[in-house]
Amino acid sequence: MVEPGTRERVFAAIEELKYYPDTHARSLVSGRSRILGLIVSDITNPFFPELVKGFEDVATARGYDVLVSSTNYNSERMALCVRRMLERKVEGVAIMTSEMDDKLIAQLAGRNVPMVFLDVGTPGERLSNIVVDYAMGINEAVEHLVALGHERIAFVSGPAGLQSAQVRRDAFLKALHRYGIGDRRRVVEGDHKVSGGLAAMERLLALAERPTAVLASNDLTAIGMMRAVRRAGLSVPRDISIVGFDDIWLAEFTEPPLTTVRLSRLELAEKACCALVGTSAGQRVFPVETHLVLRESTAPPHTVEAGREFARPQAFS
Amino acid sequence: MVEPGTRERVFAAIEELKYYPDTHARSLVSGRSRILGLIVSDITNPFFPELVKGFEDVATARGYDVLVSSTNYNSERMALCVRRMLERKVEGVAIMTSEMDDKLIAQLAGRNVPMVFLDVGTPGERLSNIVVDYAMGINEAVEHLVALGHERIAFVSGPAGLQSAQVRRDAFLKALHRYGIGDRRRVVEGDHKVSGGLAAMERLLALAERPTAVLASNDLTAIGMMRAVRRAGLSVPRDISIVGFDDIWLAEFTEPPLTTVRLSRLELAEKACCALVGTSAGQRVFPVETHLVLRESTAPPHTVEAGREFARPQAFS
DNA sequence: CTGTTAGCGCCTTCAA
DNA sequence: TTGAAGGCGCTAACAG
Repeated sequence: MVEPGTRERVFAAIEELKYYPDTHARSLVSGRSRILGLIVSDITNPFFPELVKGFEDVATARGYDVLVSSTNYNSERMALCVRRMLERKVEGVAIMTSEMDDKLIAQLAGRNVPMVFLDVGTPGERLSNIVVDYAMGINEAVEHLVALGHERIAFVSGPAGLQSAQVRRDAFLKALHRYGIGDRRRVVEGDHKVSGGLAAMERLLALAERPTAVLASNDLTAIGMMRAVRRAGLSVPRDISIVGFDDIWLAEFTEPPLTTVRLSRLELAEKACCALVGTSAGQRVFPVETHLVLRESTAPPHTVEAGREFARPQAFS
Repeated sequence: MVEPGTRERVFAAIEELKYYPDTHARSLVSGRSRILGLIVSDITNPFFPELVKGFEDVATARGYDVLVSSTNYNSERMALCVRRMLERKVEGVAIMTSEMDDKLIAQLAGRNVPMVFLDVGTPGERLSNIVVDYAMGINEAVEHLVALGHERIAFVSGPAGLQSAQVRRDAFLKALHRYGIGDRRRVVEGDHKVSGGLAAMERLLALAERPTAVLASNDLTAIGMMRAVRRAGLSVPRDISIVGFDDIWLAEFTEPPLTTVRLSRLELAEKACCALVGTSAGQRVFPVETHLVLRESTAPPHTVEAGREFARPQAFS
C-alpha cells in the first residue's frame, strides 16, 4: 500500500503538470490501441447518424475511441478506410455498408481483426454478423394493409444490386403470397433515395390498375413517393396508403407522419459494438427485429371514388 | 541511389508480408499523430452530418485521420472529448458546437493544440475562428418578404442561451428596423427543434395581429412551424410564408419545399480543416457567407382573405 | 511491495 | 550511400 500522502502528491502533480498518458506509447508496448473502426457508406444518409452516435456512445463507455469512415459507396475509398484502420491497429471494425469487398475482408481477417457485418457475409472465427429480420416488419406491414382492406399493394424496392434490398423485396412478395394477392408487376425498382421513390411512384400511378397501397424499401423512398402522390393531385392516405421502412427520425415529421417499419439503429450499434469487444462470449450472430410503427400515412382504400380517380389525367406528374 | 532491383524486392516483400507501418510507433517518435479532432454537439442533428463528411473528406485527402466526438450538449461529455483528443495527441481540434467551455479551451491551448471555433471565441495564436455572416442571409430573407408585400413578419428564435441564435435574432430585428416594421412582440423563442417551432408557431397564430410571414432560426424550427400552420387548418405559403435557416438536406423535401437561408456545411468543414492544417498561412478568421435560396414556402400575403381567416377559430391547433 | 530494466516499432542522428 | 545506435513514453517482467 502506498502512503496516502504520497498518493495525494502524485495526483496533485498530475493535475499541476496536466499529465496525460500517451496513448501511442501505450499502444506500442501493449499492442492494444483502444480504437474501434466504424465504416459506413455515407454519413449523410439519414440512416447512419444514429448508428454512428449509438456506436460511439457504447464504445466510449467501454473506453474505446472510434475511427469513423465513409466509403461514399466507393470501393476505392473502402480500401483506403481499411488500410487506415489497419495502420491504426484498430481492435475491431464494424462494417455497416451493406456492400463488401472480399479481398479487403480477407486483409482484415489476416490481421486477426475482429469484424462485424450488417446483413452480409457468413459468421466465422473473428467474424460476427448482425442479421436483421426484415421479413418480420414487412409481414406486419402487409398484414396491416390487408386488414385495412387493401388488395392492390405495390412495393418500391431498393437498388437491384443491394442484397438487403433483395431480402426486403422477397419478404414482401412472400407476405403477399400468403394472402394470394402477389403480383410482380406491382414491384418497381427504386434507389433508396427520394428521387427514385418519386420516379417509381409515378410509374405506379400510371398503371391501369393503380395500387391502393405501396410499401417502400426505405423511408427516403417513401418520402419521394408521397411527393409524387401529391404532385398527381392525390392525397395520402386517402387515395393511396404508404408505408416506409427504417423509421428514420424524419418519418415522424412528414405530412402526414409516415407509417413505417422500425429498424433500431441504436440496437444495431449496440450489438455491433458488443460483437467486437466480445462481451457476448462466442456469440457470432446477432438478430435484430423490425416492427411496424403506425402513424398516419395508411388508411382503408377509398374504393368508392376509384372509378372517378382513374378517369383523372395523370399528366400532372 | 538504391539499386532498382532492390527496390522491387522491397516492395514485393511489403506486398508479400502485408507490411503496414505502425502509426503508433511513428507517432511516438515523431510526436505527430496525423489525427485531427472534430467535436460536434450531436451528430443526430441534421446540421452536422454534412459537416462531418466534409471535414473527413478534406482531412483524409491531406493524410489525416479524424476522431469524431459528440458532446450531446453536455459539458461533462465535452470534457471527456477534450481529454481523449489530448491523449491521442491530435494535431488540431475543430470545435463546432456553438457552446464552449473556457477551462477546456485553456487546456487545449496549454498543449499548443491548434483549434478552430464556430462563431464563438476570439482568434489568437493557435486559435482560428469561423465567423458566419448570419446577417447577410437574413437580410436577403427579410428583403424578399418585404418585396412580396409582407409587413407583419415574425421570427422564431433559437434557445436564448445560444450566442449564434442571438446573432440571428438581432440581425432579424435590425433588418426589419430598416423598413420601419420591427416589433419585438413578433419574436418568440424556440429551441432549434421541431417541437419548439411547433409551439412557437401556435403562439404566433394566436396573436391578435397574426403575422403573414415568419422567419425561423433554423430549418428544424421551420418544419415544426409548418406543421403548426397545417394543424390550424391554414396553408403555407397561401396564409403564411415561412423561411428557414441552414438549408439542411431535408428542406428541399418538405411540403411545400422550404425557402431558406443556406449555410454551407461543406464550406464550414473545408475552412475548419484548412485553419487547422495551416495551409492558410497566418489567417485566423474565416468568414462564411449565407444566402437565401428560394423555394416554395413564400408567397405574397393573402390580405383579401385575412379578415375571414381571422374569424376562424384557432382551436384546431 | 517497490524499484529497476528491457524493449515495443519507428525515425533521426552520427559514424563508417 | 549505407549501417548502427539511441531514444520517443510507456508497460511488463523481474529482482530486491
